[in-house]
Amino acid sequence: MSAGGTTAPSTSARLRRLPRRFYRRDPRVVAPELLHKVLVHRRRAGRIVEVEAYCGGEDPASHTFRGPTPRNVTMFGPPGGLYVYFTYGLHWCANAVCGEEGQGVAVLIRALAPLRGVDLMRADRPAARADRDLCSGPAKLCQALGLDGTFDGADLVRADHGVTICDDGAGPPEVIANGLRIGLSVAGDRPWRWWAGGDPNVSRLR
DNA sequence: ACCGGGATGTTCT
DNA sequence: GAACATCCCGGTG
Repeated sequence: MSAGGTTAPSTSARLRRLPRRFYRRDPRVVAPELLHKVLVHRRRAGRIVEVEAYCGGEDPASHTFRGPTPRNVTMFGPPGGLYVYFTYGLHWCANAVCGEEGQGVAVLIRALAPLRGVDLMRADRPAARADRDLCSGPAKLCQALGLDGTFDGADLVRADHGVTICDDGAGPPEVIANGLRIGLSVAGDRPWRWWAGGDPNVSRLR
């Protein structure tokens, strides 16, 4: 198989942006459906192979659990927004806002299989030894795609700043795996992580 | 391969 | 002052 492993390669089918109604649902429904869709920033793109759902007021691990703050306003905004937050003093992570406006629910994008603009990804991620290291983590993929805090609040449906999520007709993964979320000190018991089974670009186990 | 620790600074208690 | 939806590097086996 190609360097993308079990991941479906880029197709010649036209890329179609996901409509607002796709996001306007429970993040636990949206998350697995986002697998094998394509996250695009201008010339760079990757196929989504790992996601996690964050569920607002019922989820102690969600940034919105305790209500609105200056940081999380985007997550309380309309579905289809891009919520980008800063963590551990150096890293950015990106989410697709879901549900209804005011709910504060979203899907964290945790890993991509690189599809386009790999030359630019390598330039922005000198630490990556192999291509599977380019986007195999939520902060890695933001670095690889050139996403940071200036993209917080961008509308994926309108492709603000050239950022959007598309369906390229690849279809869902052959195997959709499901398990516990990663890196949490609370609510680590909720099985709200999904990934493309067998894909080498999924973030490393811990 | 696996494991441990340091980097680095915003956010909220 | 502590926590943090992480990553990288250098140690050891």
